[in-house]
Amino acid sequence: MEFLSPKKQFEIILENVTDVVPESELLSKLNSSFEKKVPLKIKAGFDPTSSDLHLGHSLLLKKLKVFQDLGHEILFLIGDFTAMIGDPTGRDKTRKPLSVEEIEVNAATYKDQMFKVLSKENVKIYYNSKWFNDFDLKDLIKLSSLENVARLLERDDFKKRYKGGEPITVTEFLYPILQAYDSVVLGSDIELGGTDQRFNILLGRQIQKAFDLSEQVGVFLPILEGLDGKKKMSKSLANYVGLNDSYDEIFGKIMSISDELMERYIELLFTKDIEDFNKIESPLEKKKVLAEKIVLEYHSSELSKMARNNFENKFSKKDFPSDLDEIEIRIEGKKFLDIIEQASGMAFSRSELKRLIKDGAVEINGQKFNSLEITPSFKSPWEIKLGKRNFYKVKIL
RNA sequence: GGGGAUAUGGCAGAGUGGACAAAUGCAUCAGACUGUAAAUCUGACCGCGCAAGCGUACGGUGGUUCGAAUCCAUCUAUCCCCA
Repeated sequence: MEFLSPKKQFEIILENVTDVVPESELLSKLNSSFEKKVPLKIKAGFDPTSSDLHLGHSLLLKKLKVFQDLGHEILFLIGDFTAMIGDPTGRDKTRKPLSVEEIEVNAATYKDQMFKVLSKENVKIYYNSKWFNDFDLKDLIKLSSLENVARLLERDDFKKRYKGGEPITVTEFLYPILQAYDSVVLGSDIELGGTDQRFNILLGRQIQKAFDLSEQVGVFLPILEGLDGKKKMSKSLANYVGLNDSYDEIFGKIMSISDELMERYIELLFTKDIEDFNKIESPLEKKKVLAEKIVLEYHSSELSKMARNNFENKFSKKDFPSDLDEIEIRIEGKKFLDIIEQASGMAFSRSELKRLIKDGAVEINGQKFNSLEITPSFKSPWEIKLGKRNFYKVKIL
């Protein structure tokens, strides 16, 4: 494996990174790796607290890919043990602990998703239950003596909770320490994480030092805002674009963000293409291109075109999606409400549907229809539009 | 170990015997407007019913009462204070 010059590597790594602590050490690590022809060990940890990786994680994955392309070794750490505690970072409340089963299910889905961004070479996957499962009390006590509570309490999230009288469990105090110990076991040279991981990652240095190991360099990436543009992207806030989302979903979700947020996404997700994006004048077109590019990354170019097409048909031309399955419904003796209920596949309660109908949110073959009682007499098939996003094609029997 | 406080709709948070399916804000959904959006305005926002209405619901259970989210008892959970 031919390495690029350390200086060049350094520059590439620094792109779109919020902070590197300490920078000088990064350079010296790159230097010695170059001289000895030994790849660096790059650690990134993921808590399997949800089954979906999303665009927020993709920032991290993309950066890992950069390291991978530079010839370094990726240590993909699945924190299946620590997930039982839950990372307290940024939390104003204690997390609910996950069951072992939930964690296993989530962890299993991570691999597929990570390889949507990473290539398979130079990646090692670790589960920290491997070493923590038979960690005994003595080990733990020894380990926890390496950090003190006063310092932990200085952390912003803990400080807030402490002052506000919110509970902080001892296990939460343990979390950063265990994460740091992962770095000891892995012997990582660099740990990658969001800026919110600063404390945890830097604690890794401290603990590694206590174990007489070389200290890892922290590389911090920006946090991606969720679709609402305010809070960070996360599954529990339901403001995320999942790497496993369908092409239509991804496209639709991206199109629904504000123009302002679009710029942010472009900046963070497509740093290299900013120039190209800026050539596009119409914000609408810009957003579509962004959506296409994201779909392309997780699906294919055909599907990204398809997604765009579907979207344009739905919203701009108000046509129907072409790939809709036709549902057959026998309408005699049925109220309109019943028909809609059946067409929508019971996805809404009858009250909800009634509201939608009353609100004038239902169109059949391009015409509004807002009577609950009457059975409409449109020609079959009916192309039913329910609200903004729901389309059904119904063959009338 | 002792004492105190709280528990309301997705969230936050009013209500403290009837007028409460429960103010208000946020979130969500729809309509208008538009460039997909955002902003704005309007409406909706437990279920069933065209509707009048009915059923469930204010942590759980049991009571008092013609009537309880509201009072009492008890259980559970959470928080605070003292030791």
